[in-house]
Amino acid sequence: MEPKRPNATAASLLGFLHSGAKTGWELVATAEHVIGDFWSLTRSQVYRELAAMDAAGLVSAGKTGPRERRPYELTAAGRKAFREWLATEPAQEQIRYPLLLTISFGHHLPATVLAEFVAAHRERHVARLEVYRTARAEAGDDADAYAIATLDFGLRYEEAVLDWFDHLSPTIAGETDEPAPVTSATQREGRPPGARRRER
Amino acid sequence: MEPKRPNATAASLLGFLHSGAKTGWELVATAEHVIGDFWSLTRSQVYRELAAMDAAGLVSAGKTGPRERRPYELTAAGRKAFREWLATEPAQEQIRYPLLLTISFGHHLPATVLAEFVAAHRERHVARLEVYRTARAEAGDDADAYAIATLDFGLRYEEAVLDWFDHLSPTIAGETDEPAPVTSATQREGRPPGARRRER
DNA sequence: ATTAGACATTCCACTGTGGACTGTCAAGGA
DNA sequence: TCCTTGACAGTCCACAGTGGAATGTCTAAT
Repeated sequence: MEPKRPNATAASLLGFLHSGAKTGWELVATAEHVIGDFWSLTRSQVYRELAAMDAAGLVSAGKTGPRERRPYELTAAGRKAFREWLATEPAQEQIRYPLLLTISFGHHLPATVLAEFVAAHRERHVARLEVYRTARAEAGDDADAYAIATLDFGLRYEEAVLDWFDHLSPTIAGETDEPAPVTSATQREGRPPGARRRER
Repeated sequence: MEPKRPNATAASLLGFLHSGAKTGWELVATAEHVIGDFWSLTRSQVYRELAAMDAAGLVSAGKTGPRERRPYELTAAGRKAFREWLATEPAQEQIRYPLLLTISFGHHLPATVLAEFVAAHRERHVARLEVYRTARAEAGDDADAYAIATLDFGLRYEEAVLDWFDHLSPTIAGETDEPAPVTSATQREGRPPGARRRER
């Protein structure tokens, strides 16, 4: 039961527990806020890892409070495991971009539909860039250098993506005269809408 | 057994099967080559999805040839399922970047170790950018607009990441006088770490 | 004839995702 | 006061994705 190195997600939880005991719920909130922009994790996962780390002695569960609330605190072994994980070479990043998949197969799709997808995604990136810009402005330059660095990554990424959108060929982005329909009528489930009868 | 919409990975396989029957092995190779830069998939997954789609009637397995080689071909139902999938709004992209996790917890780590990690990752991105640039140059402008678009995404992404690396605070990137402590395996490629001023 | 290496599939353990379900407590309105 | 709403808190499950081990086959070169 001793060894078993934590995975990156579990290790992050150990990291957050350095500032005191936390419940699974709190850890989810913290993680979403602090590393959520580049490291996704879910409730299910957090509770699963906490249970596993409890069994492995890396954390220890306190007694359950109101609403089944159960705080976990770091053990000495947990602290050690965290340091060891942190000192191992981080893996390559992973990107999975469904829109690029759709574009890849774009010749099977009516140009207008593809253009709508592209426009919708572009809008989301516009919004996200805005969020990053204000966050960055609020952070100033005197904030934690580590936090600034990760924020800057998000900023540059969104700028690059937006730049990419703005240089897409008209074949994909659609003809540029029209502002592109933002409220997309494209369904999410079921068959293509009967209304749209264009061929490619 | 009829419905069951394919997931994005399965649907991609259907997409590749439009150009004729292929084995799992060939599909892995094709996928890695064509969409591998923004959509990861593994052997295990491909064989699993093929078996499931065979059971669902979206593909049909041919007879096994030499070396257990088993080709699958698209059925009419598979072609239909592919079109339906393609016409659904693609989901948001997902990014998981372990290096940013390490940076987030950077205050728990000796600065020199962090700087090494950063330098190693930077080198990998330098190499990848180079790969994209030559691929892009070879593709020219007369190639398939859809392929160009996905390639351009990779290109802009790598440029942005590299730019980010080159603007990291010295707290994280290490002191810049010395070309950064490169631990073996990180050299190769056009510019050795000494040339890190501004360029590009 | 042997062997190295590419080809080809299967199986497994673990990790990650997202939704459904259950229940608890606090605050505000009827 | 009671009742509803919504935030809080955790469990469970099916499916998707990752990576490695194991197994075997065929070709080409020694």
